[in-house]
Amino acid sequence: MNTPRKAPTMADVARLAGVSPMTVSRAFKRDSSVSEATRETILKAADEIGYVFDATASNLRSQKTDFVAVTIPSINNANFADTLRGLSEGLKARGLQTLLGYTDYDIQEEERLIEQLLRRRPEAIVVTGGRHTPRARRMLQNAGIPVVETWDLPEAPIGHVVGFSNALAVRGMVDHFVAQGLTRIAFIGGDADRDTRGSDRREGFIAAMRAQGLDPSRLIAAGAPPISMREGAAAMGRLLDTLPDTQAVICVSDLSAFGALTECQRRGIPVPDRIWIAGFGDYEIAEVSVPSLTTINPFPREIGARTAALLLRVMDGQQEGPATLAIHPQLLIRGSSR
Amino acid sequence: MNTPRKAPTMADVARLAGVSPMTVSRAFKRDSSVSEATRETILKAADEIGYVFDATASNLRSQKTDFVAVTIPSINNANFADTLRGLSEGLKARGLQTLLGYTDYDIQEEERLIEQLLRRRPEAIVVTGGRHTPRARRMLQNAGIPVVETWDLPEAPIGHVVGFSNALAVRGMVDHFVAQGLTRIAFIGGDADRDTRGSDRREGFIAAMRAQGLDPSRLIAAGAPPISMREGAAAMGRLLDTLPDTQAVICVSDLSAFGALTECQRRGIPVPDRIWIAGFGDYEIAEVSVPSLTTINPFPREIGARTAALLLRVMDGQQEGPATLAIHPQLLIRGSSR
DNA sequence: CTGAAAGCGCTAACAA
DNA sequence: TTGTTAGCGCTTTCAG
Repeated sequence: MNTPRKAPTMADVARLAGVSPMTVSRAFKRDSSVSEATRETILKAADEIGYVFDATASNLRSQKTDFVAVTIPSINNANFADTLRGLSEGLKARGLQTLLGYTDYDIQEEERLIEQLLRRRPEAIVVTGGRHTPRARRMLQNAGIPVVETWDLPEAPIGHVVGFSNALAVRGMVDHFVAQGLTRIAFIGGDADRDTRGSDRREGFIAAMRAQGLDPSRLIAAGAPPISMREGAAAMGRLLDTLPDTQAVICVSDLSAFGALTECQRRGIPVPDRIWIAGFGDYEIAEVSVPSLTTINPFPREIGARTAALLLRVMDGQQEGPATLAIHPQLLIRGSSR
Repeated sequence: MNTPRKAPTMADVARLAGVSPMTVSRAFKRDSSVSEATRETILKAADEIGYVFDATASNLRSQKTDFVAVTIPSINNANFADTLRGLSEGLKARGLQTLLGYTDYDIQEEERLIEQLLRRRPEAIVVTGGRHTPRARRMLQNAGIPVVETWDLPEAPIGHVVGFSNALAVRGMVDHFVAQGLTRIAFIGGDADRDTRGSDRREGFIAAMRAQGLDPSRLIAAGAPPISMREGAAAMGRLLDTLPDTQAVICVSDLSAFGALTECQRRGIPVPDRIWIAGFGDYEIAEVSVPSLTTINPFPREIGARTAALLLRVMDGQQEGPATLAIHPQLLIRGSSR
């Protein structure tokens, strides 16, 4: 398992192939001008001595790392995972590798992470959300590389933006429920300051209810993010105990919405006959559960894909100035609300 | 957003602080011997000119990257995400950063990925599963760094192992069902060659049924991995159509098991009264769903945590020779099977 | 505790 | 198409 002797370098390959190190270097690039015969000899020689290209040296000399740094709140979340897939898929086509870190929904942790990531000299950085510590903002601004904020529409963007308004998305759901004649609507989640997107969604709920002239005070805290199915169930229990006349509940995510649904099932409360439930995110479970869950699809995969495409344009110099790409979340009315 | 002038280097910091670059270098290490006063001056100077430590140069000169490469089949899977969390948490304590890649459950893609990752000169590599292409095996063997295979107990390990036998875990479930008096037991999933763990689980099912003298032919294909809830539901539909007298079904994962459960709910087939359902993985949904799902907990988080601990021992030279750490999956009997 | 010299392995820049 | 020279920004090594 361990190779005792030193790893071979390009110089070793060059010697064996009877060429200069520079030619070996060229042979390992895609588009370089090396004769097919020479390239083959070189690659065979490299294979023979078990040469592995050393990116650390290449990075330093060329001042290019082919890294794109990415911070997401959690790896264990299908929405962010989808964004990451869309992003890394799009970047892979250009030989760019995502350098991932997760913040645990904590902007202090995000600050530490950004500092660590920037040391690796990424060629761009993609962060989730539009709220950061002052020092994190400063580091991003001074990094000298493209910055993209996602999953939000910040008022004062640092650079590029690919996202949507969490508040407005929830307003769409409230307005739909009100149009259906409901008035006693509750919201589960988004109580913790840490949960920036969750808080935005709750604020959006409150603003929308106020705009409709309705009571926005049916708010159930569900703890710090990530809010689990279990916490959704517990929150639903509290809602049913304290405000039993509630007609509909909007949950901060599909996971908590599903938990809420199961709590109703355990208590024998029919959904949607007695109460409507809505989630957020269009996770797979929202489509599969019985009943299926009304939700909002923020197109996580597209956020990633469009971010990748934007970055490629920026790196090609085809993008003048900072771009803000607005994603339009889609309301999906399903079995849990009709 | 873009810094036009070149990024400052240690030399710039040194000049401003009135010391040599070497002293700046020492000031940026934790344990280095620099007087507190000097260190403070240096860090202030660095902050002033917006200096960011350049890991690419450090990596090359010191021949250390503080990277640990990790391959997982998919980021969008709670089990692997948990392993990754346990792993990266454990490594972070020592300043090691995980360099992540995902294989899409494809060992060809894994081969490409391993090659890319090794170019970054990680100090160890952790792969999921024990089946690899011959070239991937060779690259891992010759990499000269610790290698850990996880989520499996390979017959011929490359280096270290932290995992369990997928086949034996499923056998435990089969034996439990048989002990409860069931004989007509089916298996959903694991048909595609690509799905190494899924195939192992199916083979384990077949072997266990044979050992019990029972018919192991109730096998429902569910497509290539990852097998979704939707595919689990479709497979359950086929099972109910073709083998309606089946008494219990073991699914390759909790996600497909939940899909199967919903299909029963849509058809009005009571679970567990008419048919038992079991999954694999102890995902959150298995505990929350109604009824809750009988499953097997393979302790994904522990796999990651123990892998991290093992790697730290190896790097400290406290581990002689390759280790195999066996994880013992736990049978969880829940509402879907009683 | 601090500094000077050298070089990690590759590639930009220039030359042939 | 191929080669030569120099140097990316840090840290090892050795010296004080």
